[in-house]
Amino acid sequence: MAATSKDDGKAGPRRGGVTLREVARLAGVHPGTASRAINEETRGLVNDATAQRVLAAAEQIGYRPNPIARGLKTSRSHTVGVLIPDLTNPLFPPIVRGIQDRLERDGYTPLIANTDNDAERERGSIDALSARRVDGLLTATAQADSAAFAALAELEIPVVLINRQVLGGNMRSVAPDDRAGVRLAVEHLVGLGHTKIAHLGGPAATSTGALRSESFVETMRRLGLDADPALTVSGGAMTEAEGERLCRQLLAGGAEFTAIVAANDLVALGCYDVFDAEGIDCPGDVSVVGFNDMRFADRFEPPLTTIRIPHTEMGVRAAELLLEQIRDPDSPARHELLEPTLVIRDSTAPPRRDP
Amino acid sequence: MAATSKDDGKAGPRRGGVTLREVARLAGVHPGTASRAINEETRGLVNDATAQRVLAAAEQIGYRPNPIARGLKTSRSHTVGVLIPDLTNPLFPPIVRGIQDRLERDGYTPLIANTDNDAERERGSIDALSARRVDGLLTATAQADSAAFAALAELEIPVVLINRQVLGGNMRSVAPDDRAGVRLAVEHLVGLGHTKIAHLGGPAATSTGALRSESFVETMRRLGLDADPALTVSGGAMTEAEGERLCRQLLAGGAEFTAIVAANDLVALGCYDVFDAEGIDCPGDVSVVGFNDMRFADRFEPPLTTIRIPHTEMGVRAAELLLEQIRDPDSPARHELLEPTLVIRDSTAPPRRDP
DNA sequence: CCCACCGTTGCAACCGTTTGCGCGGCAAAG
DNA sequence: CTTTGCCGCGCAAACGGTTGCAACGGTGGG
Repeated sequence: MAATSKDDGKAGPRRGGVTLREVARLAGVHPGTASRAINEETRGLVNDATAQRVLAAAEQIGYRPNPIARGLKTSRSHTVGVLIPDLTNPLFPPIVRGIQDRLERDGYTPLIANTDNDAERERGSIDALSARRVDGLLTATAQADSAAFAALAELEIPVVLINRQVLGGNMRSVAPDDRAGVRLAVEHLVGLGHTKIAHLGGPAATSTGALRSESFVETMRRLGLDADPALTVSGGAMTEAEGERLCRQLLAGGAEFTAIVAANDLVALGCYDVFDAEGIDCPGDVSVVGFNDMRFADRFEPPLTTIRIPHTEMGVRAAELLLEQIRDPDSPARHELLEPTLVIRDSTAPPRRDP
Repeated sequence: MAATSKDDGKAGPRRGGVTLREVARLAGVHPGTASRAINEETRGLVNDATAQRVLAAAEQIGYRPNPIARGLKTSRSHTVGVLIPDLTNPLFPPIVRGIQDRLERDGYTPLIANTDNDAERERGSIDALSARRVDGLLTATAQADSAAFAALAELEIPVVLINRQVLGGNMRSVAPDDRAGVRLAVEHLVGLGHTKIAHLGGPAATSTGALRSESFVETMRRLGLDADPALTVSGGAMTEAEGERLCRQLLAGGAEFTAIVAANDLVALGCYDVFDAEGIDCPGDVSVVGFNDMRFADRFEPPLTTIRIPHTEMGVRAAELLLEQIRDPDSPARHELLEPTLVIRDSTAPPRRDP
C-alpha cells in the first residue's frame, strides 16, 4: 500500500464525482480491471504493476468510490441503523459516540433514529431504516413484548441489543451486569447500616428493569433482610417524572425506609425533587443510590452515589458484535455483560441512630 | 457462489427486495410507467386509473422504493451530513434531536460525525460525507479560520452553519443572538449591584466566542462601567477544564471582581470547581452566569443562572434552512438569530456590601 | 378526410460499480 | 513442437430506478 499520509496538495474532491471509468482510461485499463485493482480483496487478481498504475491514477485525479453505486450492485450499504429512545437522555450520547467511533474505523456509517419509546415510531423507524438497506441494526429500545421486536426478527439482518437482553433469543446483546450492579448498591447500603431499603424500579417489560428489581429482592434476601413488597415499587419509565411519582407513592404508603436504590440516575433525581419539596434531608434522612453514573452525576446536590457502567465501551462492543455478525452471519450469538462498579459520593450515609 | 441460473420466474427467498419490476408486472404496466405512478411529482403523467392500479399493487406486495438505486440515477441521496464537535457535549443532543425530527418529516436522513474540534478529523469527516454523496451539510464546528472551512465552500453543496456565523460569506446560518444574550447577563448582574465583572470568553476564532466577548465589553461600556482588560480573558475552548484554568488565572491576576459572565455553562462549571477548591462562596463571594441553559443547569450546586437558548428549535430551523436551499439552491442566503432569555437561579446575588 | 396534437404508455439508455465468463498468451509439461 | 494450465485482463451483464423520446390511438379543427 502506498503511503497514505502523503501530503497531497491538490486532491480536489469534486462534487460531480470522478468515476472509475476515468481512472481506468487514465491508467489505460478496462474499468473492470480498475475496480479489481482498487478493491483490497480483489487486488490479488490483477498484476502488481497494473494495480500500482491504477492506484496512482486514482490518487492523481482524486477518485472516491461511489458507495451508492457500489451498494446497488453489492446490496451492501455499509450503513447500520441505531435505534435509541431519545438522544436527549444523557445515557445515550456516550453510547452512540462509542458506536460511531468504532463503526467509522471500519468504514460504516450509523443512521440514528429516535423512537421515544413509542411503538409506532419504533415501527416506523425500522421501516425507514430497512428501506435504506442498512446492513445491520443496533437497538437500545426493544421491549420484551414489543411488536416492533418481532419486526426486528423478521428483518433477517444482523441485530444486536444494547442495554437489554432477550431471554431465549439468539440475538446478540451487550448490557451492563444489572444484577451485579444493584448487588453492589444494596451491599453498600447495608454496609452503611441500612436495613429498611426501598427500591424504585423501572418497567418490568424491559430486561433492565426486571433484572434490577429481581436482583434487589434477591440480594436483600441473601443478606437476611426483608424486601418489603410495599417498598419495592416499579414504574413505567426511567425518568425524573416517574422517579418523583414513585417516591411520593412510597412516602404515601407510610412504610418506613432509610434508603432507596433507584432504577437509574434519572429516577434518583426524581427523588431529589420530592426531598426538596418535602424538606427531607439526603443523605441525613434517606440515602439514595442511582445507576449509570451519567454525566454530571457528581455535580448534583448532593453528588450522587451510583453504579458506574462503561457507556462508551458498551457502544464500542455493540458495534463490534454487529460488525462480526455482518461479516459472518453464522458466528455464534454472544451476550456480553459489562462489569459495573460502585462510585460512592454524598447521597449515601449511615442511617440516623434514632429518628 | 452456487450457480444462480438465469432464473426470472421463481423468486427465491427475497432479502428485502420487492422491486419496481414486480409491481409493474402485477399491475400489468411497464416499469417506467410504474415509476411515474409511484413518484408524486410525475404521477400527473399517467392516467389516474392506472396510477391507482399501480399504487394498489405496490401496497399489496409491500413495495419499498430502493433509495440506493434511486440515488444512483438522480444523484440525490436524501441524506445530509451533520458535523458536530462532540455528541457527548450536552449542548448538542437537543440540537441534533431537532435536526433529526425535522429532516425525518421530509424523508431525509442525517449522517452524524464527530470532529472533536480536530481539524484533521473534520477534514476527514467532510471527505467521508461527501463520498457518501450527502445532499447538504449542517455544521456546528466550522472555525472562522479553519482550513476545513474552505473545504466546505469548495464542496459546492448546500451548507448551513449552526451556532456560528461567518462574516462576509453567503453561507446560511442559524445561531443564538449572542450579543443580546450576554447583554442580558451583564444587565442582570449590574442590576444586582455588581460593578467589577469579569468575563471568561471562548475561542476568539469562533463567532460565538468573539461575539460574546465583544458584546461583553460593549455592554459594560454602555452601562458606564469599566471593562478591565485584566478581567476579560479568553480560552481555547468552552469546556470545564478551560473554565477552571481561566478562573484560576483570574484569581492569580489579583484584580478584584464580584461576578463572572462565563462563555457558556461548561465554563461556569469550571468556575464552580475552583470555588470548591478555594473555599469561595457562590453567590456570596462571587456570582456566575452561564450561557446555554443546558440540561441539568438547574440542578448544579448552586443552580446556575444562565442564558437560555432554544436548542431544539435551533436544530429545527437549521434543518429547514438546509432543505430550503437543497430545493432551491439560488434562494437568498439567510442568517437567523434566535432570541435568548435570562433564567435566574441561585448562582447570582447582590455583591457583599463590605468585603 | 387528413393532419396536427394530446394524453398515455412503452422502450431503452443511462447512473457507477462489481463480477462471472472466456480468451489470449506465455511457461511448464509431455 | 504440441498440449496443458494458469495468469491477467477485457467484455458485458447485471443491480433497481428514472427519464428523454417515440409510438399509438383517439379527437377536434381545417
